[in-house]
Amino acid sequence: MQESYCEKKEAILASAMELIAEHGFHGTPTSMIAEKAGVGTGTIYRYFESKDELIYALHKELERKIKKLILDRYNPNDPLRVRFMLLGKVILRYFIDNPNEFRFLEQFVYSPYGIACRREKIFGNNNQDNGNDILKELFNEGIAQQVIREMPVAILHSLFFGPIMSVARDRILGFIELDEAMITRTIESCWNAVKL
Amino acid sequence: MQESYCEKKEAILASAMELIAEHGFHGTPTSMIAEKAGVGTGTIYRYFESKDELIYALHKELERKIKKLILDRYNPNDPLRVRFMLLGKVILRYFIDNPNEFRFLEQFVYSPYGIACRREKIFGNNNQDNGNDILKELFNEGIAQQVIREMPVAILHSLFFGPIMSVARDRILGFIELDEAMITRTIESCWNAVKL
Amino acid sequence: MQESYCEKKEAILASAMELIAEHGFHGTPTSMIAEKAGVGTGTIYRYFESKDELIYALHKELERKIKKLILDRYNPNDPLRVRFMLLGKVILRYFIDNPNEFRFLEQFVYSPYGIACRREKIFGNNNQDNGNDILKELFNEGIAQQVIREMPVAILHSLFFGPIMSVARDRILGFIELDEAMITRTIESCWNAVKL
Amino acid sequence: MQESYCEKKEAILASAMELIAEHGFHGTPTSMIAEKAGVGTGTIYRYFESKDELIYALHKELERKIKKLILDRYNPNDPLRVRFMLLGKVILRYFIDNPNEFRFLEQFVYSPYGIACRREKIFGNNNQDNGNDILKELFNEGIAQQVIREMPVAILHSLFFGPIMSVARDRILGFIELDEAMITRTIESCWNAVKL
DNA sequence: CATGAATGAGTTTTCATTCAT
DNA sequence: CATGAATGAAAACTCATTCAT
Repeated sequence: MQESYCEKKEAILASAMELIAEHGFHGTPTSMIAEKAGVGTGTIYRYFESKDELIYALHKELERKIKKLILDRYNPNDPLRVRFMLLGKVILRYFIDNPNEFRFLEQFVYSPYGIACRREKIFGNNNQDNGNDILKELFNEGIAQQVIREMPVAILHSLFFGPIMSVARDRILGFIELDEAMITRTIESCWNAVKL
Repeated sequence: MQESYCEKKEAILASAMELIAEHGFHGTPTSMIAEKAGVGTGTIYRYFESKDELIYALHKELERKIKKLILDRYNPNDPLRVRFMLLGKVILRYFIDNPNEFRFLEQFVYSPYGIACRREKIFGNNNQDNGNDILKELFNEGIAQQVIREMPVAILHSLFFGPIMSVARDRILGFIELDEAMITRTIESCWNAVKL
Repeated sequence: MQESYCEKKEAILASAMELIAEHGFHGTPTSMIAEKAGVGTGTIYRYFESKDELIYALHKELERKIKKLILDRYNPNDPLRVRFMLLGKVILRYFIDNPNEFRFLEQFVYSPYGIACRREKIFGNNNQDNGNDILKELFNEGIAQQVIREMPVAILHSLFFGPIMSVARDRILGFIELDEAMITRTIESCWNAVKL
Repeated sequence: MQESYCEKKEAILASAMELIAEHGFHGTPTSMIAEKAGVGTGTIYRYFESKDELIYALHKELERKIKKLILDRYNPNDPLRVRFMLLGKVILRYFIDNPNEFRFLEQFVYSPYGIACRREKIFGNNNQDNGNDILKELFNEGIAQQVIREMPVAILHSLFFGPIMSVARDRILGFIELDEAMITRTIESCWNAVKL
């Protein structure tokens, strides 16, 4: 692994994540990030070309984590429904337990950053994106097995994950309570949306 | 002449909507809004106390429109499923046909503006918010009729509208195609998520 | 009197005086003056070339009033000391009774406006300035009678009126009390500064 | 290096003093101060929270200097009259030699800044203000010795310093000449105003 | 490598002044 | 004459980025 672990870089990423989650991109000057990270302002620019690059790095890192989460829990031997239920629960749980990462992701996705990023991922020559590939396969497998409705994968994705994001949001902002049973029922509903 | 229709104010609102949809709140200086609207920069401040107030006004206007849309289509004599299907389709169609408004709304909702606004609406003494009340009643009616799963209204809301927003987004950004049949199938899926 | 009395002009002058006394030159937009005067903003420019001209007019008006005050009370048959005492008391009393005019005058005198104005008056071809002439005569008469110290009139002026302005200020801002007896004693002191 | 002497901060203060003396607070944009100081506009805000804070700092600095001046010359063993004469002369001389500081002070004192400042000093819990305390003591001592008229200290202050400021002003604006002998005679007159 | 003082382009906002009605 | 909507130049202030140390 040539990306030698660097304490300062990690500190910058962690500070940025926390601060942006709370104050937003434009409410978080680089000086604030540097201060919280305990480094000089200039130091940020040794590790990232620009503030934008830092934000993209943050997103990439987060995406990597979530993909890992998916891959870790993905057991191809489980029945499809079980795999979906597990996936949904794991992701919802992850966001509830990591509200800063959720708040960051949300802000990223719906900002010009996220649009550009998403566009790149879909229309760019997406060489390897094995996290999404898993999801894609999962949906396709479900369609082939006639367990999931035959619809474009992107729509199935929205049907299954749209509510999860929305519920996570309400939970994190304190608008709803959410015990284990209710999480299960919620993911069940998501499944009902895509199943045949 | 009630509400003294004001050409310049309308032009400012329209320009702001369009530009913010594309460039985001912070990528849209007031000078840019003024220029596109064909007015002087100072003119904005004759109609809005500040840039923030302009943004809130934009949101309020949009909310009003959407509520009207809901109320117009809401026929209490239709069966529940029909009402939901209609509602989902109307909203999805509206966003597809008004992509700037959708892009604006999305950015608003996930920004500090939107969070404050939502919090106010939920925890504030929400005097009369008859657009949401309709939705709330709709869900409660469904639960009472044992047609909809017995879950907190906020979660049902997420289950039904989460995917709609997500699909609208993909459509507007050009990531998916969406003909009338697919819209119907998508809303059906949303219904499946909440139905018993 | 060709300067035909004009209600609106008077209203503008009165409003400006009051507002500037309280908020200062730069804390008083023309729109505020117009509103208080009950006229349109544009109307100000029918009577005054610019905001600066309005301010100069205000000062001129005030100076005229004070000169009148002096001339009214000036009885050449009184002994010099009596004339001075009366003058001092009348002026101090005027400022105490008209705090807005005092606050305006003070701000004017010590601002770039006042400097320019004063310079003009001293070095310009001061055709007729009979208010100051009276004062000048008064001091010269005192010197001639060997009742007043032989010093440049400007210095005598400072010695006599400097304390009066300073005391008026403290009184108006509420820093000191000032009954009739104390006023008399104060003016006596001013006299002591200039008398032989 | 105590107080870490900072070249740029000094340059900003000096430029601000000079420019405000000439053009007034509102005639001196921060950009002008920065340019004259040979720094970027942003640099001002590294050293001062706001333009207002810069102005307060300027005043504080000046007050400190003047207090030092007073304390340096104050010899409690001199007869009272001598002490007063010396004080008056020193202060008048200082203003004549530092016209920018005088012009600044004058504008400050008669502006909302100065009023607030003065009010604070009089009514606030003035912990230690040993410059003014010296003056206060001086007047009280004079009263006790029956050398100075028994009047409120604030009024005595006006009687003694009012003319000094007024004369300094006339001198600085070039309205009068003022040689050493005339300075002495002027301060004598100030003394005559307060002496018994 | 790391720093943080310095920068100045860019942002929001104000307000004296104009001019079509 | 009177108006007040419209203007845009100018102001205070911020902050991503650089670079000398």
